[in-house]
Amino acid sequence: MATLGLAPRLTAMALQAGLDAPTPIQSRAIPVILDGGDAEIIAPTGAGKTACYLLPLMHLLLARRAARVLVVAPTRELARQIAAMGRQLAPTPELRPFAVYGGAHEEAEAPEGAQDDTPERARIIVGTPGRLLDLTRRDQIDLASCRHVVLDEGDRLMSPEFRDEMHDLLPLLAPQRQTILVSATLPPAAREASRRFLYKPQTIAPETGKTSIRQAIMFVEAAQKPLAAEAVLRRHPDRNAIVFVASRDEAGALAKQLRKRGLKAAVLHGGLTQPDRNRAMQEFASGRASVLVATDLAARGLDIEQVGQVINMTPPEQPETYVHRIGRTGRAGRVGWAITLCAMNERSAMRKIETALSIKLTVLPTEISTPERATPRVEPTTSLARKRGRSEGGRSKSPKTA
DNA sequence: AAAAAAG
Repeated sequence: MATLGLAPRLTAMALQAGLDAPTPIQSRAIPVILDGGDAEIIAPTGAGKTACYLLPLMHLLLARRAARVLVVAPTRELARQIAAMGRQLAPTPELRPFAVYGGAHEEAEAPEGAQDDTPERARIIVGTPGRLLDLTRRDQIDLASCRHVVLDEGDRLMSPEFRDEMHDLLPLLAPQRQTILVSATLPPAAREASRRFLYKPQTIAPETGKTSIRQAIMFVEAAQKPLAAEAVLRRHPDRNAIVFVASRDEAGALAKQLRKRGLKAAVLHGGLTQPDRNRAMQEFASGRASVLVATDLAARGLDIEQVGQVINMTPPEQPETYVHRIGRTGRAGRVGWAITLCAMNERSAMRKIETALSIKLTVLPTEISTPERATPRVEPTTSLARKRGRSEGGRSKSPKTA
């Protein structure tokens, strides 16, 4: 960290926060950001992207007393997390980030650690698009002095759902500014959409080393998936898990079912009030809940250290979504596990993912918790190294193709 | 198709 050109007080803060040796992306990106030009930073999940832009931008803010930084994120949870890391790294109080996101009115009391500073004093603002625009329109925040902007999960922010808001938001910033796009994925359409916001960006995309995420699929028909998820969870009680579902309703229903069978499950989706969302995050991060049942709200960016495994109840349609979901485990080089439950009619989505990622997933034998008792049935094998096709269908009835 | 994001 000390050789990258950062102010000594920043490397000291980094060290204090447990960041000593820089990750490859940090070594590559920090000097480029310090240089002041636009950048496109593409690095795997859990590789330390947040610090890789926060540290050099803080350095630039120390050198230029009038400038400010805006970090945009696609979810409230991610905005909170980035702001929290910013607080850890800030060498002076005025560099402590101010978090801006919706749902704050739902707070029963002042949210811990969030929105606890004044936007006038803060020189780093971290927020979600809607709330940033809202505050701007009500003159409660002035983005014109933001000479640096980070589009975290930039491909997501460039997607059609955020397009209008981003097109309204970005022109409000200083016209002469540094724009940094960050993500683990940048499909061509998103890169194209980002073009008008980036001026001759330098692309920083280090060779992706071997992933520390062990991936597998299990063929299970839809009706048996909850019991299969339970079996996977019980087989590794030491691994806290995020279980991804396709809808808010499914999240609630699955969490309820798992709880009924004795598992400590919290639920997280965008239909909950912000206090409930915060509570779910807190319960899971503290370990009071060992399972987090979530929609794709939780797919991107969230860095919860003790996530040992990710379960996809259904293969996601977009390969990018798969990459981000499984990236909630195996952070910072730790080993993580990702298991996707796949019904016969979902095999094409699975193939699409395998093709996009140039991987061939290991097939696990189908395993179902017994419906009457919450006891796992454990296969005699412990190996993930089974050959594909060996146990397709498993002991479930052979599902018909749709 | 569903997810999130303003109130």
